[in-house]
Amino acid sequence: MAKGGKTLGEEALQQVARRFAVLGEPMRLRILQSLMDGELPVNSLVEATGGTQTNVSRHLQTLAAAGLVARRREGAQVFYSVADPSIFELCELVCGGIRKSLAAQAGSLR
Amino acid sequence: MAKGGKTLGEEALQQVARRFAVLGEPMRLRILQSLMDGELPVNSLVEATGGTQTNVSRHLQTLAAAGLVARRREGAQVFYSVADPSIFELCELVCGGIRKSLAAQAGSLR
DNA sequence: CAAGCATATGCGCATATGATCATATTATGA
DNA sequence: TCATAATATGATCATATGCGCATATGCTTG
Repeated sequence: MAKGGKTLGEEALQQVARRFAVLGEPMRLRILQSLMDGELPVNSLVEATGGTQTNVSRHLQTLAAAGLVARRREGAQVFYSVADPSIFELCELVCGGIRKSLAAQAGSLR
Repeated sequence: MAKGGKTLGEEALQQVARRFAVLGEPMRLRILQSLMDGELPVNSLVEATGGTQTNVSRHLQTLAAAGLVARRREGAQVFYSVADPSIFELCELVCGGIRKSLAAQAGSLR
């Protein structure tokens, strides 16, 4: 290992930032959320998210390029699924953090 | 609670996305990393990250607005510290996910 | 109050990113 | 092969974002 596990090298840091950035998009989160219960074809994702076909498709490319979702072709359809379950743990953690932030804010406003 | 804990409402989703987006910046991650061992004044962060004073200050505003860092004034200096320790758990998780993605990639390239 | 250090902010620039339209690609079936 | 459905992609536009310069603000000390 290059580092003991504490400090990130510049390269790793870029990758971590990239992954956070990919997750930092409402539409992409909506897509991932829709995929929580299992794989879905693009048209279902379009319907589930309320986005346009073009846009959903683009975001799926972004997610796939980042290794967050996997593609599976079945006939004319393409099914996408979450490739990295840690995504949901991340969301849980973030939610918890947000709750704490709000609480702290509320406290300081008192 | 509005939701059982599974699906996020639109509002919560925006907040989660926002938090991820704030973390999705290399310089901001560098700043947070520099703050891992405790609070630091801006000039130390400038030195530690290699950024300009202007830029570091700006990113600190962003981080503070998102509730990720806390401000403490001491004389002419302003000390910043990590306000939400879950940040580091997030980074750990992301690192793990990236390792897995890379491994999966390597496997599919074989 | 003046001078000086530490930090923040208005402004402008360059680039990145998300959204949409039209069109291309890929696969199925008559 | 032609028509059609499902998905992807090139081109374009509008906006967001990061960056740096200059300057403003806040605080301390003489």
